[in-house]
Amino acid sequence: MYQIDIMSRKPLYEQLVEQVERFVLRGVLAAEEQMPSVRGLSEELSVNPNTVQKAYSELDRRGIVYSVPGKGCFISPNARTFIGNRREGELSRLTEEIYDLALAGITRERVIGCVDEAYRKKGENDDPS
Amino acid sequence: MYQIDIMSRKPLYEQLVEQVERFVLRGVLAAEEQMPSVRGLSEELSVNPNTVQKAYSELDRRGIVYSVPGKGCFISPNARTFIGNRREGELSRLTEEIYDLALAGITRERVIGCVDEAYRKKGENDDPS
Amino acid sequence: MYQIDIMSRKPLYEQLVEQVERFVLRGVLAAEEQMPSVRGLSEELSVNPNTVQKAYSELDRRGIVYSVPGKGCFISPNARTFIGNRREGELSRLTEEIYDLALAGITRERVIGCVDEAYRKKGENDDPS
Amino acid sequence: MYQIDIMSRKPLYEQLVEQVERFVLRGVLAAEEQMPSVRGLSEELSVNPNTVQKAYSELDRRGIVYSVPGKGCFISPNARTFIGNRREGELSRLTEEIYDLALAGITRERVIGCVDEAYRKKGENDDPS
DNA sequence: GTGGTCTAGACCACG
DNA sequence: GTGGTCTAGACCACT
Repeated sequence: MYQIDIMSRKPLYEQLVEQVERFVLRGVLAAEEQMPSVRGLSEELSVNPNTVQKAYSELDRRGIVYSVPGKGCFISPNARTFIGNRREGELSRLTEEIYDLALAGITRERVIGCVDEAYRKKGENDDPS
Repeated sequence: MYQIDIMSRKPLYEQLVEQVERFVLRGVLAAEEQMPSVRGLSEELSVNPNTVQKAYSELDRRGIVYSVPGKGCFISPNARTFIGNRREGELSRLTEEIYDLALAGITRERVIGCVDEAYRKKGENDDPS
Repeated sequence: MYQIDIMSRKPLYEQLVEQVERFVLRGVLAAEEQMPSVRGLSEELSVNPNTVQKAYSELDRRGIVYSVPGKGCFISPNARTFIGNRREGELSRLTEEIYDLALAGITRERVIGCVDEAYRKKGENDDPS
Repeated sequence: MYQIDIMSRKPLYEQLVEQVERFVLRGVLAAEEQMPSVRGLSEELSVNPNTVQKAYSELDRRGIVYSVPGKGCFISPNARTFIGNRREGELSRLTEEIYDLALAGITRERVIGCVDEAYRKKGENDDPS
């Protein structure tokens, strides 16, 4: 289920964090669901257990999961909310990015095309939650 | 004119590269214009000459500037083209980003708002080139 | 195994890059094989770590190796392909070079001799890959 | 007649030297012919007079031209011979280059194709000398 | 331990 | 004066 790309420049633990966030947003991971164990996931991904641990710690810090010592790591009930808030703050960054594309000669129509494609894709996978 | 943020996680030389690309796109830097010297810019920014050098090398590699040893570093005639091509490839990445925002509950209207703001900003600074 | 000539006009890091490319072509370095560490190789060659780093960066840029921060530097699965493509583009340069030799009075037979010697040498080291 | 490429990595004076050698080989420059003055050529090429001077010095060192103080710079009677000798020594380097191409998967046929093209081009421009 | 970045300062060839 | 390379040694994030 989880997968990482060791060729990527992005840190492995960061890839894992983003992947978990996506799974939550897409409903693959539900509230209170138990995450795989650090050891188990580290073997599945062939990465160092420390790397998985670091990802879980970061997710904990963001309020997306909570760890119960001796029991495991679980998706927080407010996970979606926290991810949403975090994304909110990225809108200004998005504006800057699009501004750059505009200056590079990319037409407004093409950017809108990207927006439509993204929301179309979302519409397909939509389910009541 | 140039400025960098030493607190940023982003490498200094990378910040410089992006800044030059922006200046070219915005028409601040014209084709064949001479860039500041490696040593000069390094003093202006209070960074090591090697850092500026690294940025210039990368810009050279991307075809945005050309360096003439003993003379200086100049904006390439095709600079805008190369930056444009590079940006083209980023559209699919943009789609993915917007998809994430969509999943995070950001409405299509708000994203379109970002697009409009970006192109409005571009419209203001527009000049025939 | 690796060796460089500090007296050569050619930059040290460039010598290293070419040497690695040769080793890949000759099958000395296989896909997914781990390269020596930056520090290790710098000691072996008695050069500065930065110099080795620069060579590895260039090889990474060319797609011949991929660097995983914290793990090491590995030969890319497509290394041979990338080197091949790069070499393809050099055929026109080769023609110009031979043209010069022709004008300098070198007979066609002697040039063909070089070609034969090169392919003979290759035939000796040939192994299925 | 002369022209240089400031975008090239190759030093300007070296480009000039090679160009003169080629002109001699191709019969454009004949023995005892007078070369353009340093000042004149430097203006024609929009380069520093020092650069032209350096090229002439190198050509002198190689025995391809000889300078007569107060009169000018002339093509040496043995120019072709000296260039030829110099080219002789490059055959082993050529072999190595072709060996690399062979390892990169370039077929012998394609290399021979380059050789044929070079000698065909020479045949066209051939004149008794 | 790894790769990546940065500083400080040197030397070289070129113009 | 310029860009390009190199050394010496430091710090960081990641595994």
